[in-house]
Amino acid sequence: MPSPHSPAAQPSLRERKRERTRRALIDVGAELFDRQGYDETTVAEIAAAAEIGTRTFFTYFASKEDLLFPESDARARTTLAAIAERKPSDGPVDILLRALDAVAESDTDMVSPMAAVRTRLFRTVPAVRGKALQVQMDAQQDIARALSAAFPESLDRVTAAALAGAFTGAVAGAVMALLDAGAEAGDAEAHRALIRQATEVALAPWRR
Amino acid sequence: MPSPHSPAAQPSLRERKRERTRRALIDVGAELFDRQGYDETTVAEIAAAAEIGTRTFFTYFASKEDLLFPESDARARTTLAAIAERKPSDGPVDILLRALDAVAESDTDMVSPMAAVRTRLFRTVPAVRGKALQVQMDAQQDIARALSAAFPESLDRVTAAALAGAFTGAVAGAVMALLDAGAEAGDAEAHRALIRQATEVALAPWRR
DNA sequence: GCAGAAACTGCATTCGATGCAGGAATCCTG
DNA sequence: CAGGATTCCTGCATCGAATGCAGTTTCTGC
Repeated sequence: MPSPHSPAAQPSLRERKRERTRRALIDVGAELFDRQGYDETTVAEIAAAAEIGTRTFFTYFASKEDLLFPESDARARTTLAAIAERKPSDGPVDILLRALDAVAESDTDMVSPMAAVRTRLFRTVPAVRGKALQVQMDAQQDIARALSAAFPESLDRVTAAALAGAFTGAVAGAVMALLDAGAEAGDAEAHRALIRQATEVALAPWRR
Repeated sequence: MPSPHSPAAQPSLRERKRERTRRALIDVGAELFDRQGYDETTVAEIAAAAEIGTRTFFTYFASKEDLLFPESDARARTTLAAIAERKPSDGPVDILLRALDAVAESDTDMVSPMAAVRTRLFRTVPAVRGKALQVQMDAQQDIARALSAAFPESLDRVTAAALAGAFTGAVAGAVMALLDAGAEAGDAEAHRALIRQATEVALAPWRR
């Protein structure tokens, strides 16, 4: 308990507590999914392990799947930032490729204990794959809107959506191919290069 | 399985009957989803309307969502056919363009009464979106594999996957944007027009 | 027709998810 | 530091999707 004199207005007790249980749920969930598998782990188990009632789990996460994506908008935010910071000479494709590098680097995502588990489950559990693709689709729509706003005269809404779809589709395809080829977390740097190059090739026609 | 000499060695009674109930399930499902919405329609209702037991539904479709995609592999088959029938002068891009045009034009997939309903539900029902994205991803992987096999020295697996992902992602993004812009997918005709328009916009950069 | 295979069905059960209502913890104001 | 208002936690009941099981019905090949 911090002293009452601390100058920085910190989040209330309530908020801190809530944040703590939220983290506990994520950690305990990752642990259980990893040990027993996704389908073999019930929400009741996770809740019990985090010492809350089963019913309460759903006030933290809307569904069991949502527990797998605690920071679902991180990628989209990074991409939107890349759009915001564009140089005048950059075309849409330049921005997207820069965003791809940024996402790969600032992988705030990978520090989450859930991220590694998620990657493994993605290949084998349909529900996880479905949710991941939905998260991606949501991000894609945000990106499309921002792109269209950034290039009003060259990218109408539909074209921007097509470009955003081509981009995320290309990246997703490349990642899937790597995973499928039995790529382990081994050489992340080489994978990054491969993805980057494949995406560049796939999007080449969009550079006008 | 039919013997080579019988003129129209027809499927057995059993198979015909089964096919009939299968169609009934699809038709009745499309009807109910359309009238009441997806979440508001229970499997029990659909089964009752098709005059089978609730339990039996699951011997026809593995899940409620699967009812929405009765010919999920049609797209992939069309594309694979385009790869098989390629002319020597065709590059990967030519093949993909031809294939997606074929899909957009007339496809067993598009005549299904379920197709228009599905496209409408795609926007609003997360479960439908998730399943649709998975189906697309599966098709994409098949296509990437075939493409890479057809151009062994110029297309590695990852690049082929990125290319396939870019094409399908672009079309999917365009469809989404058109729907958001108020495009209707009411009947089969409107639906086909929608797909055609999306394909046109999304694939423009690769043409010419 | 008949024996065997395949399909249909109801029943019970599991799990995810939601509405509801009582009670507990926290917050805010005087 | 009270005391009421607000928010949160929880158990209970309920619904729907999905699966295993076992008994019956329907079809097939001979």
